[in-house]
Amino acid sequence: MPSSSVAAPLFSLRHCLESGQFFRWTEKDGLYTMLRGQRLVIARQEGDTLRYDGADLWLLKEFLGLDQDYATIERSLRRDRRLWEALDAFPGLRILKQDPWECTAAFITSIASNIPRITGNIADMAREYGQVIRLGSTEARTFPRPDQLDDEAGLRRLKLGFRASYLVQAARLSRSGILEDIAAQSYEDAKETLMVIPGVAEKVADCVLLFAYGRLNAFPVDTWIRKVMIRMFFKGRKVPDRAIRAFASERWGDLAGVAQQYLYHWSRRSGLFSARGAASRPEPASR
DNA sequence: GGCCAGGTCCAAT
DNA sequence: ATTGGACATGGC
Repeated sequence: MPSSSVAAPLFSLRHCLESGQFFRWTEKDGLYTMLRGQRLVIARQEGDTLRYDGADLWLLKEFLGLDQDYATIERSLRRDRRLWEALDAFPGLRILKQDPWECTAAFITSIASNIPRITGNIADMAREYGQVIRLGSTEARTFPRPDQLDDEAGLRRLKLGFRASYLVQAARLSRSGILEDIAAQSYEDAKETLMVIPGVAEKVADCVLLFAYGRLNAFPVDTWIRKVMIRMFFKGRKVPDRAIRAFASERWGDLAGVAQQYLYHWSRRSGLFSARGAASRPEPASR
């Protein structure tokens, strides 16, 4: 049982992890094991308190968004009635703050893929190139640092497909320091910087800015968000992604990315799209 | 078995 | 400035 604890009001570890923003976790009997950067963290949520081990309090709070004022954030989003259903479906959903390099690599890996496969691809890379890390009796491997991921042939053997060359080029640019400039840049400049990386265009850049750099205004438009936004706000008419981003920015401003995460998770879970949607199937027992 | 997946890139309009 | 196809692989 984890030994430290912290108050976590308006927070749901489960919703945060199940909403497809982070791929380095497992769950067993309510105990979550997470790999963030070079750290292995375990946690269990009991109501409004979180019991944890493997990180200091400051790091844990930053990682899980516990240092953000989500009471205010959610009150602000709640002014939009069109968001109520999604907001009510997943109370305590927050944006995590991931390691920038890992997050960049993860969302390059995510291109034209799906969450089970992405999770497996990343686990494979960690097993093949990462370092062993232990916490108590738990052992895992960290995600490879950029210098450990310079192996396109190896990545193709791990079935990363066309993403392999993107990953090695991203690793090279990361080693040259490209990710270190971003924190100090404006959203627009940061996005432009990220898009220098092959395999990083608008969508992946917005994911990295939202999930690693705390830019809560970033609004990644993937196939799910495209569908739900077109249905909810564009009368079902096809529109360019650019128009969707502009609409989101106009409507939700600095919190567009948080709205995005609710809509993403809700649209996938509600079974809004396709009879094969998640809601029409029994919930998987675990992952 | 075919369609689609948390897209991106490049070439041809 | 927009649009179509290629890219690897596998989940469903």
